[in-house]
Amino acid sequence: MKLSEAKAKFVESWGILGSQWGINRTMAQIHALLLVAADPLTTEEIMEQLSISRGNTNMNVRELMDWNLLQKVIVPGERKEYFKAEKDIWKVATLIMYQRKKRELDPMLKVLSQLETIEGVQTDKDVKAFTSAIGDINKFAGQAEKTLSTIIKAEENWFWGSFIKLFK
Amino acid sequence: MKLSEAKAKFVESWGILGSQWGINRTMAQIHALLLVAADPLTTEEIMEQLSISRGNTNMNVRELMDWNLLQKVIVPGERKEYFKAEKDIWKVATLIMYQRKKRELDPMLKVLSQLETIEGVQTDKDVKAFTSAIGDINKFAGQAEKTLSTIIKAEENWFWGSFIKLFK
DNA sequence: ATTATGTTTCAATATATTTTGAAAGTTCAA
DNA sequence: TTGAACTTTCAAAATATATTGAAACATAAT
Repeated sequence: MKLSEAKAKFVESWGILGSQWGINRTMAQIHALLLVAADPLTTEEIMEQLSISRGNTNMNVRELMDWNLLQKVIVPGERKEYFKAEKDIWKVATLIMYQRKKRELDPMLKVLSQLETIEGVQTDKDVKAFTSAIGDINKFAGQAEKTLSTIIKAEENWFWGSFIKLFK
Repeated sequence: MKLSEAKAKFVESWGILGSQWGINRTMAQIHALLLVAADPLTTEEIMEQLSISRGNTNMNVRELMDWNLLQKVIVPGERKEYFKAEKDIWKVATLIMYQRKKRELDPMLKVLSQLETIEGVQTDKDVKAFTSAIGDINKFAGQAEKTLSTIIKAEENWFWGSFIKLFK
C-alpha cells in the first residue's frame, strides 16, 4: 500500500470511529490527518486534502483546539496559521477523557444525585425500585468519576507521566 | 420531586447521554425507562410512557435485545410480550463494552495492522511520521483491547459462576 | 376456518446535523 | 489609510438519521 492510500484509509477509519462516538466525522478526519502528518498543515491544505469547505474546516479546527487536541503553530515570516496535532496517543486519550467527563459524566452525576431523594414511602414497590436503580447507577458513575480523575491527574503529574510511559 | 417527575428526568438525561455516545435517543430512553421500572413493561406501555410510535418502539426494543440489555418476559396466560432490563449496572457496563469493542475497536485494529507496513523507504520523513504514528496508535489500541477483554472475561466468569450455583 | 390480538416491516415523512460559500471581519505591510 | 492576505460567521442547502403509521405478517382463541 502506498503512503497516500494508507493515509486516506486511516482518515476514513478514524472518521467512522469518531462518528460512532458522537464526534462529527469531519472533526475526526481533520484530527486523523494531522495525527499522521509529518509537519503542521494550513487551513488550505486541510481543505484540499479532505475536500471540504473553508467554513467547515475552520469550525472543526476550532473545536479540536477547544479539546486541546490541536495547536496553532506560528511559522516566522508567514501570515498563514499552521496546525499540528498532539501526537502522544496517551495524552490524546486523557484529553478526550477529560473533555467527555467534564461535558457528560459530571452533569449526569449532578442529575443522579438530585434523583436520589424522592417523595413517597420507601415501602412502595415502585419507589423502592427507582431509588435502588438510581442508587446503583450513581455509585457506579461515582466510581467511574474517581477512576477517570485519577488517570487524568496521573497524566498531569510528571512522575506518573513517566511511569505510565512504560506501558506505552 | 415526585416519582413520575424523577423518572421522566432520568429518562431524558439517559437519552441525552446515549445520543452523545452514538446511541440513538429513543433506544437509550427505552433502556432508561426499563432500568427504573419495578416490573417488566409491554410495548403498549413503552409507547405510551415515551409518546413514541409502535414501529419505533419495536425497532429499538429489538436493538436493545441484540445488545443483551433487554430480555423478553413471558407472563403465563398473556399474549403480550413483556420486557425487562438487565439491572446489574456492572453487567450493563460490560455488555456495552463488549458490543462496542466488537463493533468498533476490533475493526479498527484490523485496519491499523494493515497500515503498519507501507511501501517507501523508512528514511522518508513522511513515511517515518506515518508509521510511527500508526505504530503508537496500534500499540495503544492493542492494550485497550487486552484490558477490555480481561474485564469482560472476568464478568463472564462471575456471571456463569453465579449461574452455575443455582443448580447446586 | 375465522376472528381477535399482537408483532414486524418499511416507504414516506419529519427532524437533526453537517456542510457550503459568500459576505463580513481582522490583521498586517506599505 | 488602503488593500491584500487571511480568518470567521452564519443563513441556506445538502445530507444523514430517526420516526411514523398503516399494511403485512404471525399466532392463539373461539
